[in-house]
Amino acid sequence: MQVRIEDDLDLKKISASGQCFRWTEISPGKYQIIAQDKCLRIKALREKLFELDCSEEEYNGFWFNYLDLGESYEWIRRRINREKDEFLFLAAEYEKGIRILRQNPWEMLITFIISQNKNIPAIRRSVEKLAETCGQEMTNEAGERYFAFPTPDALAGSRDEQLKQCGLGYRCSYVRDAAQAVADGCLDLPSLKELDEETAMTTLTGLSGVGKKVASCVSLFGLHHLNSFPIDVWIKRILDEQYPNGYPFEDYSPYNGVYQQYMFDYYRKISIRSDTE
DNA sequence: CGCCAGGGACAAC
DNA sequence: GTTGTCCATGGC
Repeated sequence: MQVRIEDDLDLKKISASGQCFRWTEISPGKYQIIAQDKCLRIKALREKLFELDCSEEEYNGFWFNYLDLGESYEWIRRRINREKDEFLFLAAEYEKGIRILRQNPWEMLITFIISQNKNIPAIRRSVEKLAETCGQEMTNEAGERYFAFPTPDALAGSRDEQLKQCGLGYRCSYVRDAAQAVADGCLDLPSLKELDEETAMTTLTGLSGVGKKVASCVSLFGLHHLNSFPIDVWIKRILDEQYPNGYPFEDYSPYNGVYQQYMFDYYRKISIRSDTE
C-alpha cells in the first residue's frame, strides 16, 4: 500500500538513531523493520509518499502507532527558539525526520540491558542472535524468514549457553532475571505507562542490571515517556560543552526526550566527522 | 574509592 | 598485525 505522511519521517535517520536495532536497509532507501513479531518493508517513493508492504488493516492496527504518526514532530521542533538555543535549533534542523517510535516495553527492556557497554553494531548483533536463538521463526510478505523478538517465557526458560552464545557476557543474569520477573507476573511493564515517570524509573532501576541510563531509555523508547532524558557519555559531553550554565529542562518539558534524541544524533555525527578529518 | 566482568568496533600504533 | 580504548552496571 502507499501512504502520504505529512509530518517529519526520515527512515535513514531513524534507522541510525540508536533507538531501534532491528531496522536494516535492504536496498537503497528501502528498510526492513522487525518489531515484536512483525516485519515491515518501507520505502520513501518521493517526498512524503511511502510504500509499505502491509495491508491497510495492519498499517492502521500496528504500524501507524509504531511510527507514532499521531504526533506532530514538526510542532515539537517549532517550539525551539533559535535565539535562545542555537545548538538545539541546529540539531533539530539537521536531524529533522527523527521520531520517537512506540516500541514494545518488554523488547526495549531486554534490548537496553544488552546495550550497556556496547556500541550500536554490537547491540544489533546480540539482539539479532537472541531472536534467532530464542524467538519464533516467522515468514514476511516476501516469503523470507525472520525471527520474532523472544517472549518473556522463552528467555526465562532459555539455557545459559544459549544466552552466552548471543554475546551477552555478564549481562546474561540481568536478562534472565528480568525475563523471569515478567514471565512470573511480578513485573507488569505496560502498567508503567500509566504511572508517572518517576515511579516508572524507580521500578525499572529496581531491576538488576538496570541503572539510570538504561531505565531512561526504556522509559523513553518503550513507555513513550517523551520527557525522559537518557544521559550517556555523549549527552554528558553536550551538557558540559554546550550548556556550561545548565540545561533548561523546564523550558523543554514535556519533550526533553525528543530534543535529547536530536542532540544525541547530531552531536555524534559532527564528532565522528571532525574525528576523521 | 577503584577495579573488574565479556566482547565487538574502531582508532592508533 | 597488534594493542588500546570505549561503553553502563553491579559486586567486591
